[in-house]
Amino acid sequence: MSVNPNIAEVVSLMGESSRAAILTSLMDGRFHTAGELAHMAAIKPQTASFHLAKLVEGGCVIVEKHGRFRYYQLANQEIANFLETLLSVAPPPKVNSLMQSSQLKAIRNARTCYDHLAGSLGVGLTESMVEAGYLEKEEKEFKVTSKGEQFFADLGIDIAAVRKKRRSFSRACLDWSERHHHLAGALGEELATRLFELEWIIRLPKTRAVKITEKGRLGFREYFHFTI
Amino acid sequence: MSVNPNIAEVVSLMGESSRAAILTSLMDGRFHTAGELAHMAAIKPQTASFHLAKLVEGGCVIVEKHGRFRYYQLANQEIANFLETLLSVAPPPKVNSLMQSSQLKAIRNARTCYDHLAGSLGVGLTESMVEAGYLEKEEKEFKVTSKGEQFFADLGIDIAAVRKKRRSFSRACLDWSERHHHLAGALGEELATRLFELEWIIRLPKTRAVKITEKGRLGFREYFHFTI
DNA sequence: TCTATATTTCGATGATAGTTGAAATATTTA
DNA sequence: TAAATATTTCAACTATCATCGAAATATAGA
Repeated sequence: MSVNPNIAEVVSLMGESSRAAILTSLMDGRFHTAGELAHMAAIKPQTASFHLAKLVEGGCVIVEKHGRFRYYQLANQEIANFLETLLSVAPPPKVNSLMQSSQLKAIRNARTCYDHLAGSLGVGLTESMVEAGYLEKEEKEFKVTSKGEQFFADLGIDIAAVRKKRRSFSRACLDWSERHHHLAGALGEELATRLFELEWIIRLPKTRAVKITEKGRLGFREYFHFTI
Repeated sequence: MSVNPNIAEVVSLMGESSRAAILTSLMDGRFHTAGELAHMAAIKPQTASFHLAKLVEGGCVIVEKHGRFRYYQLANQEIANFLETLLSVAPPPKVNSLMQSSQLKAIRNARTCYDHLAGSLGVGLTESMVEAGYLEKEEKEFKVTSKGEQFFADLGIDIAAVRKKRRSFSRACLDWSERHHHLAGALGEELATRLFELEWIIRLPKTRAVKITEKGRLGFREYFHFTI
C-alpha cells in the first residue's frame, strides 16, 4: 500500500448531513449563533453543539464568544473556496414543498457565495461586464480592461487597492445554479461590498439569498445594462 | 431549513478510507483490475468489490470487463480534478516505515497527477519553462508565449492542435507535495505524453510514481535547463 | 437573588456502514 | 472436463457515529 495524503480525513468531516447543512448555512459569510445554525440545519441545539465542536476542532469553523452567545463563522477563504467547489459538483437540491420551491427560487436569483455575489444576479452582472468590455474572460479568471478600470472607479472601487490584497484578484467561480461563472476573488468581494453599501442589494435574515432593491434594479439597468 | 445542494452526498462517497485509497490509486490515470486495487488499498478482494460497486454506482469510476478481469478507471477529467483538489487540501501522509519513506520520496520526486506530471519534476519543469519565457504564469493558468510555441513545436507538440481540445488548455494545478503549481490541462497532458514517448520518463507498476531515465535526465537538463 | 435564555456536556439508544469468511459465479487454462 | 483464477454475492458481526432527553454550566435581565 502506497503512502498518500489522506483525503478521507479532510472529507469525512463534511460528508455528514448535519455538518454539511451547517457549513452551507455559513456560506453567507456571516457569523451565526449556535442556536441559529441549529435552526437553519433543522437539528436540536445539542446536536448542533456536538457538530460545531467537531468543525471547530477540524479547523473548518471559528468561534467567538460574546456573553452567552457563541458566534460561528467559516474559518477562512480557503475553506469557503473548497465549499464552493463542493457546491458546484453536488447534485441539485430536491424540492418537496411550495415553501422550498420559493426559497430555491430566491437563492437561484441572487445570493452570496461567501463574500461575493452568485446566482442569476452574480452571473448576469459578470457577463454584462464582459459584454461591455470592462472584463475579459479567461479560462479560470477575469482580466480588467482599461475601460473597466474607469468603470470600477466610477462605481467607487479602487482597482489598485484591490490588487494589493494578498489573495486571488478575480477568479471565475462556477455558479452551481447557473452553471456559468460569476466573478469571485478580491474584486468580486469588493463589488458585492460596494453594492451592499449602495443599498442596491440587501441581506435577508436566515438565508444567504439576497434581495435586490428597487434602487438596485434601476442601478443595474442603468449602470450595468443588466435588466432584472 | 433552506434548500441547498447536498454536499454530503457527493462527499461521503470519498470520505471513507478504503474508497479514498482506491480513488487515490486510480489517480495514475490507468486502468486497474479489482484485485490490483484491493492490493493497493490493502483490503480484501470482497471489500474492494463492495466499494468499487459504490464508486461505479456513484459515477466516480467506470468499469470495463475483459474476460475474467474487471478494469476500473476514474470516470472522467472532472472527477480527477476534484480529487486533485482534495489531495491538495488533505494533510500530508504519515510515514511509519522505511519502505513508506522510500515510497513517499519516489512519489514526491515525480508522479502522474491523473494525466499530467506532478512532484518535483512537474513543478520543476513548469517553473523552468516560466523562467525561460516559454510560459507566463497567471493566477490560475499559464499562457504560452510565442517563444514557447517554438519551444513546444521543437519538442514535437502542436500547440494549435492542443488548443482545439474541448477542455482546459493549461491550468495551474496545486501540487500537494511541492505546494507550488505544476502545469495541468490539455497542454500538461500533451507534455507528459510526449515525455513518455521520448522515454525520458517511464511508468512503474503499482504506483503512480514515475521513473526518470538517464536519457530523460540529459534531455531535461539540455532542453529545459532543469537539473535533477 | 431568582428567572430566563444560550449553550454545552453526558449517557443511552438505535441505525448504519464497513469488514470478512464462506460460497457462488464467471472465465480461462491445461 | 477439471482445476485454477478473478470477481462478486451473501450473511453475520462489530464498531462507529449521530441523535436526543436530561442535566449542567454560563450569562443576562428583572
